Amino acid sequence: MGSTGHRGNLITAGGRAAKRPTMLDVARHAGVSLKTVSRVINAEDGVAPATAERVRLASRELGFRRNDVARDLRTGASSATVGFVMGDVGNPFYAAMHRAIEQVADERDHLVVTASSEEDPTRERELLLELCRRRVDGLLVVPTAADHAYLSLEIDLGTPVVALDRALGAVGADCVVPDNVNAARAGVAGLISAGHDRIVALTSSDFAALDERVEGYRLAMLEAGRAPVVVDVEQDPRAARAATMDVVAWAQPPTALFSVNNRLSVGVVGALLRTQADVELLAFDTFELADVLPIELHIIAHDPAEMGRIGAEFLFDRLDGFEGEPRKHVVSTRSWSYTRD
Amino acid sequence: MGSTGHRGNLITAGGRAAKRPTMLDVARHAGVSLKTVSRVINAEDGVAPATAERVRLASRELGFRRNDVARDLRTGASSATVGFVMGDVGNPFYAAMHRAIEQVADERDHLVVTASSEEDPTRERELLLELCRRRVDGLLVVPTAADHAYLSLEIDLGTPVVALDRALGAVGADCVVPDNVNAARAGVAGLISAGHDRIVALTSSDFAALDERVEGYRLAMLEAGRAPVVVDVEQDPRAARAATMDVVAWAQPPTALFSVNNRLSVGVVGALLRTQADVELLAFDTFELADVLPIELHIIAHDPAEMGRIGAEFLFDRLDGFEGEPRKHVVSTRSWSYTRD
DNA sequence: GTGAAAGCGCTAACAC
DNA sequence: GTGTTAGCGCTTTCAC
Repeated sequence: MGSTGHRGNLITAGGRAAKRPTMLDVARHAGVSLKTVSRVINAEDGVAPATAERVRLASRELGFRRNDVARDLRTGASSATVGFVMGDVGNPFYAAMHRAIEQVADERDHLVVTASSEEDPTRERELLLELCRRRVDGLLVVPTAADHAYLSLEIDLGTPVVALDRALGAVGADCVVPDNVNAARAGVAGLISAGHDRIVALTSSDFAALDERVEGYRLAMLEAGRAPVVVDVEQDPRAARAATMDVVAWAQPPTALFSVNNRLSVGVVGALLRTQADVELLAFDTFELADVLPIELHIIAHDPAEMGRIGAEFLFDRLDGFEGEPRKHVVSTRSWSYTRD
Repeated sequence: MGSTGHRGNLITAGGRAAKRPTMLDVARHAGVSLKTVSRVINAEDGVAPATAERVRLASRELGFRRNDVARDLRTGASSATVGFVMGDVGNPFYAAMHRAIEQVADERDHLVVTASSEEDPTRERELLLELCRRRVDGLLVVPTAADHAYLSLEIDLGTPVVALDRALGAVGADCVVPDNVNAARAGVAGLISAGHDRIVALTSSDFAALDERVEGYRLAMLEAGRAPVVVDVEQDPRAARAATMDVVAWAQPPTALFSVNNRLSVGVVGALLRTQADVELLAFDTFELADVLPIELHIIAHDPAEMGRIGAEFLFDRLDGFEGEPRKHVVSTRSWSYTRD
């Protein structure tokens, strides 16, 4: 034990570094005071060129890297990070959101630290609070929990919070949300006026956003004097696929399916392509390859990137000192169709 | 200006919080010393129950949240974060990797801070160095730059680095990479022995991983006495789609296409579905809906999640004190086919 | 030009 | 049981 570490690259030492050198180490190495090192590292002037050069050399020799954590503590500067908590980074929908957030954050020289809540309210809460203890400047969250009262405190304490994709109840947070009810309602109404008799909705209940979409479906059906039929499954492509297989095999199969989000849609598409069933699909959210599938496909989409971007902008407005009432932005949904050609 | 802020929830104040309270604030509020507060907050014992209760009350009233940044500085504890720099978080391939990293990090109570290099070596370097200044415990990177010599220093300074998807040149970093050359070679050889005459490769050159896959293609073709034909496009689905449109319209169109990654494959699929061309596709990497498309599809896949998981485990091994020579893990590739029915 | 001392918010090592 | 002092790595203030 001792010198078996990967070969050192430091000029000073042959072995591995015990700890990162501090300004004091550099100062001693250069034979100057701590403060002089600080001046050189931060490019302040008032240091003789020769001294500065000596310091730079020492810094390079020791491999000095300023500790920005300590710096921020002393200056009272922010950590220049924002937290982003959503359901699952692995989901392309959230990944797109993440990307947009990152772009806005990057313009303001902020890094983003992400965490997946796995749709678990307890976990969500812990993550959010941990991010506060780490003193992120602000929080972006795709809320899972029903009760976010604990966030009010953090907001009052100076950590702004922006909710994405869903609002945050009574908490005074900005939010950016799609108009789920109306978008779904209009989409379904469109199917009905195109002559569809039987339209079945596929959802995972207990997710507020999805419930709203189902509500839009219900409204459209009732307005047209039709009976809503809702199939409830796990929020998982495989479950959606199995359910779709079932549904298309009914004695009176639907003429169209309404799938409330992209995870479910992927499963539905799988089933439809396999069974060759003559069923059209109305899908909330897009997914890869939607444009090239050989099925009648109607899409209602709200852009996760747009939500991320606007949400991040809301957040930075607060960080810039904006103190108005909580704002709510409803992102536009677009809808379009792909026909079998 | 003044009291227009969102309604305060603090018991103490009516307006907005100027700054987050410190332990000293709590101490004064409770009429005890700083250290007593520290004991209570950290659940150390040796505090009279009554005193502890007073402190807890004061803490709650002021909305105290321990500043873990300051705490870590004092204790010398790590920041309990790891950095992850890849091409683009919005790309599902990286998102899957991110997810796996997050899971491993979470088991070790670490958060992950992500940043997209946008395949720009300069940006990549800046991000990596910034993460070091912020004192992340370790770095995971999908390398873009050719020269990462600067990372040797960080590694020697105690910040381990693990490269994902590509190795890191002369830098003494662990890495986990797919066996690009052999996997591609075997895939193409399979096509040849299945009777394919003309196989064209579609790639974006100058990405090392992709070049290796093309190299595998070349080898397989040459071994079979066939002339390699490589089409080089921007790494973008649209570009791939346009190129594919072109290729299938050749006087002697290929009988199969080899697409070297998922971004390109998505474009190729778009073109193939539209043109109804009778061309099989060999694709490196999977993509959503691959399993249900009505085309002859052969997949060579290395799992981004597996790479992320193993990479993160490598990283935590180092953080746990492992000091062996840099390790290289070659992830297995699997291959399978989907036929038209 | 340069440096000594104090302090950011917290904890470690002692005292009382 | 509780408080005091020092100090993590840095910047700020002010003296020389």
